[in-house]
Amino acid sequence: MGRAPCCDKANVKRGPWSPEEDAKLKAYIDHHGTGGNWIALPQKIGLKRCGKSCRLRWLNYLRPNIKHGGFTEEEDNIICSLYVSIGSRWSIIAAQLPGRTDNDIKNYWNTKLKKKLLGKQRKEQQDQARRVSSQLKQEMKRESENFMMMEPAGVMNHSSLYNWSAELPVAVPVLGTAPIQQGSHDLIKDQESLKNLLVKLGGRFSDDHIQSYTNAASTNLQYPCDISFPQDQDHQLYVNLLNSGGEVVNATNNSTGYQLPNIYQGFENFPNEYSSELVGMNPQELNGFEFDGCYGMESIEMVNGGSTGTSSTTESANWGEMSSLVYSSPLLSDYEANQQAIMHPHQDIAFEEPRFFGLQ
DNA sequence: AAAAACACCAACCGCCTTTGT
DNA sequence: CACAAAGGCGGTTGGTGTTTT
Repeated sequence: MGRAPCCDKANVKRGPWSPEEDAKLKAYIDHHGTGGNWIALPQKIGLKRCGKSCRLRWLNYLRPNIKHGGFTEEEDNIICSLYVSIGSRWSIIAAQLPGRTDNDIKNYWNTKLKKKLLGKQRKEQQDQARRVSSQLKQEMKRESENFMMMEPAGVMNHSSLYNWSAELPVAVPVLGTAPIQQGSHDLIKDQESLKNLLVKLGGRFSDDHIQSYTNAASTNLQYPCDISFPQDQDHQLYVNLLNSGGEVVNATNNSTGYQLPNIYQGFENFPNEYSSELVGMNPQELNGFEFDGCYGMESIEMVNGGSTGTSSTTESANWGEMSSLVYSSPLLSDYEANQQAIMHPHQDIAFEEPRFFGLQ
């Protein structure tokens, strides 16, 4: 059985608002305010509209100081940065952009910004692939030269490396078992820059908000911008996240009692195809968040405790439409794993089967 | 010139949360 | 505490204008 409708659908007008209706609504609210009851409002002023529809019309169009269109570069950046950190919480994002409505921002993101970023991202990925390919060739050439001077015993190992595309196991190294190498510091540095941006936008990241940090995590935080990071531990938390393969999501850190707040969930959900564009991160720095499409909603539910069924779960699942979801180990791609094997042939790289949450 | 495809955005829908009783 | 009503939010739809074929 469904929920009772908020109004009599048969007797309300739907579709675009006429200038007369706009004028009526605006005049009334200008004089009397909304009266705290949107449902009753249309009857008071003789509008055959649903109360919710009136509210939406007012908030998205008639309200004073509303801006439409013409998003600036700075606004683009703010939207992107916040999207990275908190996902599609349009109302929160809109709160950071005076005069913009959540609906406007949502539409702008879905119709323009997303495509704009996708386009740039693809171009950068192509560029990067070209660069890596060229590096690889050089490296192979060097290895080949070394090989010519090596003892016969070395032949097998090295030849298998040369044929990495065919012979290396199709498994992925897990950063958690290998030392965090190049990129990790930069990653953390970029987290710093994101924090700075959020501070600029009104978030708090000072040392004296440890309590709010804990509270936020334990009360299903609604406004992640307010999350604070105890400065001496935020980097460690970040490293923990990298090391844990995402399993620290909502998991209590035994030594501190902290929980990872939702702001990190933003990163786990992070659509990686935008990574290079957002908050100045480049793709390599975000490799730790790469993810295979097979980790879907189930894994999220598992990570979240498996019983939430909350909007965040739904939302995260929808992100999957655009990109891979980031809920498992920070994995290197096969290609990158092979790259590491080639670059560091004498270093142990831990290969491990991908971890599936809730799928096995 | 016409049809098809695409882009945009206002408005709707349904779900979850908050508030009042 | 339980329930209902209203508010709020995010995803989606559908109409309209624009561009491409």
